[in-house]
Amino acid sequence: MPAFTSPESRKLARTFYEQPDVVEISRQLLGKVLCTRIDGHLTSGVIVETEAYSGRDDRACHANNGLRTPRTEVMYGPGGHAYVYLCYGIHHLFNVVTNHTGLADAVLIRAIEPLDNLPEMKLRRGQNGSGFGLTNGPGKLTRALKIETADSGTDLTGDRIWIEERGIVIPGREIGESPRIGVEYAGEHARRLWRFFVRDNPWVSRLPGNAPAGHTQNGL
DNA sequence: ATGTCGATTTGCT
DNA sequence: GCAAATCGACATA
Repeated sequence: MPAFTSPESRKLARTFYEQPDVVEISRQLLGKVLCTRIDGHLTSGVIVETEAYSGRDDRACHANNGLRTPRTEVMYGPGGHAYVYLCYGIHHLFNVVTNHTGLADAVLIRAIEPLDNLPEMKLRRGQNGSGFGLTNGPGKLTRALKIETADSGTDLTGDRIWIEERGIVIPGREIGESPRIGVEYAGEHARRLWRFFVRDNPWVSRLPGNAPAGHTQNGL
């Protein structure tokens, strides 16, 4: 029987998310497909950029050293759930909760390459959603997929937000590493190479060298 | 109660 | 290149 024939068989299972090494999961998520079915629209994209955050010994993580708030509570639950939080009061950032209950790890999805239902994603992004700007950033992709803070806690083995294996393989040599973006306040922890991206993929949010993906990028 | 800051994006000078 | 937008969390009172 061929693999990946039905949506259910392609969907990542709880065991994937319960793996103990959040950095390794961040690498493995490259090439997987993030999907939502919201308001009757299926939209999706290939994950091309991720960042690892650990609840222990990581000052960049919202749940560092056991910090519990209403916002971070979901990270202490079982892996395979969404952690969505509001950044700068405006942007909804989507994370995948990993590890077992009590261990608050998460992977931030920073960029996707659009796959299913480009028209609907463009509609949701409006005038600013042209070219690679459609989904080349953590706040942009959530808007294209219509993921919001109200979705925090959503079970990723359900049928609203999930991640699929569609057989896309990213060879190790094509995976780039860098420090995480925008966490300079975390001191030495900010220097860890916990950001992973597909090399030479134009949908990645920032080019090597930390230059913001910008106005010169045209696509589609 | 008030002030500061952020895992960002957008628009304007 | 710079600043505004705007809310949750934290520090201070």
